[in-house]
Amino acid sequence: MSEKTTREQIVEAADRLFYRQGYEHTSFADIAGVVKISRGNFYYHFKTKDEILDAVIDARLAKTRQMLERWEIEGNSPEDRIRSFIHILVANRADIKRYGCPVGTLCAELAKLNHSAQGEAKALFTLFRTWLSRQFAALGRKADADSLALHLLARSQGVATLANALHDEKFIRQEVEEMCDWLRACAAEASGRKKAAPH
Amino acid sequence: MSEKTTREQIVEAADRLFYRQGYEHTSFADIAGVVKISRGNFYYHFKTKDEILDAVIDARLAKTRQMLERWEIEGNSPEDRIRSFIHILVANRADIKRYGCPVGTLCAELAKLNHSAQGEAKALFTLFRTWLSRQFAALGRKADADSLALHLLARSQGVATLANALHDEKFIRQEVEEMCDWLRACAAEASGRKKAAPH
DNA sequence: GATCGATTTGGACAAACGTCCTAGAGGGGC
DNA sequence: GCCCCTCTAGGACGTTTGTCCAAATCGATC
Repeated sequence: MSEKTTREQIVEAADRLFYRQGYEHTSFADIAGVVKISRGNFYYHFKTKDEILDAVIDARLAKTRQMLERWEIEGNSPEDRIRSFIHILVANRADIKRYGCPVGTLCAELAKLNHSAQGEAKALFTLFRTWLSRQFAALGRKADADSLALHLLARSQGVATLANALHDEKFIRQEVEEMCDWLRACAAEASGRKKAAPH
Repeated sequence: MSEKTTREQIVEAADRLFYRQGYEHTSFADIAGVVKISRGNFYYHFKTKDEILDAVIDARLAKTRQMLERWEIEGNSPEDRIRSFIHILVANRADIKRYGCPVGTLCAELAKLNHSAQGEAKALFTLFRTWLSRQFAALGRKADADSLALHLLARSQGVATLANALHDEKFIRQEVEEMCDWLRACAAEASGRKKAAPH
C-alpha cells in the first residue's frame, strides 16, 4: 500500500471528492483528511486549488483514453464497441444514482462558476465524441457519424441526470435497453443502405 | 416598477442567481447587491440560506404549474402540448447554452451537497413527469405513458447538458427536430394500434 | 557525522461566509 | 405628540476558506 507519491494520492482523493461533493464544496481540509497530510503541505505540491483541478482533469482524460483504447481492442465490431460505451451506465449505476455522471456534473459546475478550466473539462466530452463518431463511421454511417455520436452522448447524459435526480436505478436499465435497440436499428439501417446503394 | 415586496424581490434575484451561479456559489452579499438592501435585512425575511432556497423552489414550482396549465389550454391536441414542452429547449436556448437546464443543474448541485431540499427540487421533475405522462396517455399510449414521459425528460436533460458543456446552440435545434420526429412516430404508432385493435 | 535538497509540518494571514443582534426609521391609529 | 408595529441599516460574531511562510524532518551523498 501507499507506494504512490503524495501528489498522486492528492489527485486521486481530489478526483473522488470532486465527483462526490463537487469542486467548490470540496476544501483543502477535506482532501487533507483523506490523504492524511497537513493542510500546509498542499502548497508544496500545488500552488492553487485550480492546479489540483487541472491535475484531476488530466488524470481523468488519461483514464478515459485508456478505457477507449481497451474498448477498441476488446470490441469485435463497431456495434460492440458502442455497446461498451452504453453499458458504463449500467456498470456505474450505483454511483450515477448518487452523484450523477462525472463528466456532465463537472462541466455543469464549472459553467456556473465560469471557471477557466471549462475547456479542459469539455475535452472529456470531446474524447467520447470523436471516439463514438469514429465507431459510427466504421459502422457505415459516415455521413451522420458525428450527429449520432452527439445524440448518444446526450441520451447518456439525460439518463444520468434523471437517475440522479429521481434516485432511480431501474430507469437506467430501461433506457439502456432502448439505447441498445436504437443502436441495432442504426447498424441495420447502415447495412441496408450499403445493399441499396453499393460503391 | 418596484411595487413588489422586498421578499419577492429577494426570491426573484436569488432565483436568477442560483440558476446562473449555482446555489452554493451565490452569497447573501450577491443577492443584496442586486436587490439593493443591506445584508442584515435578510434575517428579517429569511432566517437561513436554506429558507431562501425553499422559497425559490416553491416559486419555480408555482411558475411551472402555471406554464403547464397554459400549455394544457393552448394546445389543441396531446401531441401539440408535448411539442410545447419540447420547444422550451429552443425558446431558452441562449440561457441553456450558458447555464444549462434550471431544474437539472439545481438537482445535480443539491445531490452533491447532499442538501435536504433535494426532495423539493425533485418535485419539479415530477411536475413535468406526471403532466407529460398524462399527455401521452391522452395520445393513446396509456400503457407506457410514464416510460415515454421519462424518456422525453431524459432526452431534454441530455440536450441541455451537452449544449451547455459544448457551448453549442445549433445542437439544440438538431435534437429538437429529432424529438419532434420521435413524437410524431409515437402518435402514429398509437393511432395505428387503435386501428389494429379497436375497443 | 556533516551537508544539502526534497519533503512535510503547523500555524499565520486576510478575506468571505452565514448568522445574529441592536438601534432606529417610517407610517398609521389613538 | 405618542405608541406600536413593520421593516431596514450597519455591524459584530465565530468559522471556514485559499494562500503562504518559516522551521523542522527525512534521506541520500560525500
